[in-house]
Amino acid sequence: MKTHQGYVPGITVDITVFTIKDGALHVLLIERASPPYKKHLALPGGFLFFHETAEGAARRILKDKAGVKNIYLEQLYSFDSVDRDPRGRIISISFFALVAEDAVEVTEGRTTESPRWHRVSALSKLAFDHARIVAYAEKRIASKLEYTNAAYALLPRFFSLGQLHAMYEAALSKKIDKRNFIKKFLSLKLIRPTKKILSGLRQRPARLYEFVSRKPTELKKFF
Amino acid sequence: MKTHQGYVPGITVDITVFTIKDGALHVLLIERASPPYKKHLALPGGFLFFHETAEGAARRILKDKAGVKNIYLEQLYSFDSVDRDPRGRIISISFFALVAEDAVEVTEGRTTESPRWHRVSALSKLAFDHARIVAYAEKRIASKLEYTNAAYALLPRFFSLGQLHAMYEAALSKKIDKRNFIKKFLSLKLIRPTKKILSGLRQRPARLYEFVSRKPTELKKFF
DNA sequence: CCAAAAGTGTTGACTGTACACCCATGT
DNA sequence: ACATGGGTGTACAGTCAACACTTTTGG
Repeated sequence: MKTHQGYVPGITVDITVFTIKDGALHVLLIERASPPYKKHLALPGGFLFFHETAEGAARRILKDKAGVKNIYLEQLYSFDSVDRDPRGRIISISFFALVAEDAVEVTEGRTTESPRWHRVSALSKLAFDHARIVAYAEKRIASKLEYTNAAYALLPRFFSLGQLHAMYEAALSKKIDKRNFIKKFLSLKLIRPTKKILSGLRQRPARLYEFVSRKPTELKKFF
Repeated sequence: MKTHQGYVPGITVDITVFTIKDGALHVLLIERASPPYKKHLALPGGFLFFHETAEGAARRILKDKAGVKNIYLEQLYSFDSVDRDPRGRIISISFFALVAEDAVEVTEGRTTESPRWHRVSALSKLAFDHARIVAYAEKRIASKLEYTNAAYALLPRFFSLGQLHAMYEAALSKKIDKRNFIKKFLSLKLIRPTKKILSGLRQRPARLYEFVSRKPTELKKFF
């Protein structure tokens, strides 16, 4: 096989990164500094190098733009409408990612193109077909939380059952009965109690739990 | 946007077409006439034109190579290992398809490259990373049959409950209790009885059913 | 003592699963 | 008459859903 340099033409990678912040689902967006769609909000993304996979490119882009660590990342869908990019025929291999809020270095400085969190329920117009991509990713988050242990990526290493519960309510945008939820979740054996106790708040201290495994794992059935 | 002619470089489309035949899951494969992987079995596929979407290319290829009609088709995954194709950096946008056996014109003539059905449980080595693609598609068939009405694509327009049951057992490769299966399936209201009766066999005649809708539909829960 | 979240069980409804026999027809 | 798949019901077990009060701490 021949060796190449530079970028693969005609293919980009775009990543929809979700987190839970202030009790609501947020997505990471940049503001485009150059045309097309200058000043529009867009998903972080870019072209891929000849020597890297699409997932590799996604991880590189997230690391460079946002210093992300401990991310849950998987391929989402390839968007390929003929006219989705005014520059020509460009196909986007999109990715779906979950992170804890504090795993992203959101530089609040005025660097344009620096990523920031945006509430999914109140997005302005996005560049390209990125609104469609985000909508597609939103559909996936529920199934990931319901059929896998992906929740570990949205939470700190140690967390209380209350945090876990609040996170599910925010991500699925619905009320969930706390007793039933905790009963069900504990029966799955995905998490275990630790000896840590979170105190210092003006309330009863909470026992902290951790995920038994912080690797992607599929379940038969969840809840 | 500029107009282009010819093929998009660096991207192919490959389709995993499944059917149920002789009580077992089969996949449609061609024998490659030219290198690389000459004489190996491979998924039907090809490059896409500048003016068509990947799904459009998939439908065109299936129509040209196998005269397929009434197909259930959806994007599966994009395979992008750096070394998956000896000709260079070529990414495959793969598709997943379900058809009734008789919806494909399998020309039994000796034309090489003409598609034929192969039992999934006994595949020989495939070209490229097509074995991985087929394995990935196999994982999807169960969820499609369990969470959507995709079964319509694997059956003739009118079918007996016995055929439906046998088809599910073949596709999921497991025994399913017939009474429970039928009870559950009927409760979903996806199918309705017709006035047609299948007789002429040396057995009790069967009432024929049809799908209420033959468009892809998602269900909350299936079975 | 007050505010705030932690923590904890029971009951009734529903759903899934296991299981076996008679029926209608063609040969 | 027999071989073949068609067609049907019940009982038990397990899971889901609804529901509210007491506890522990910090201020």
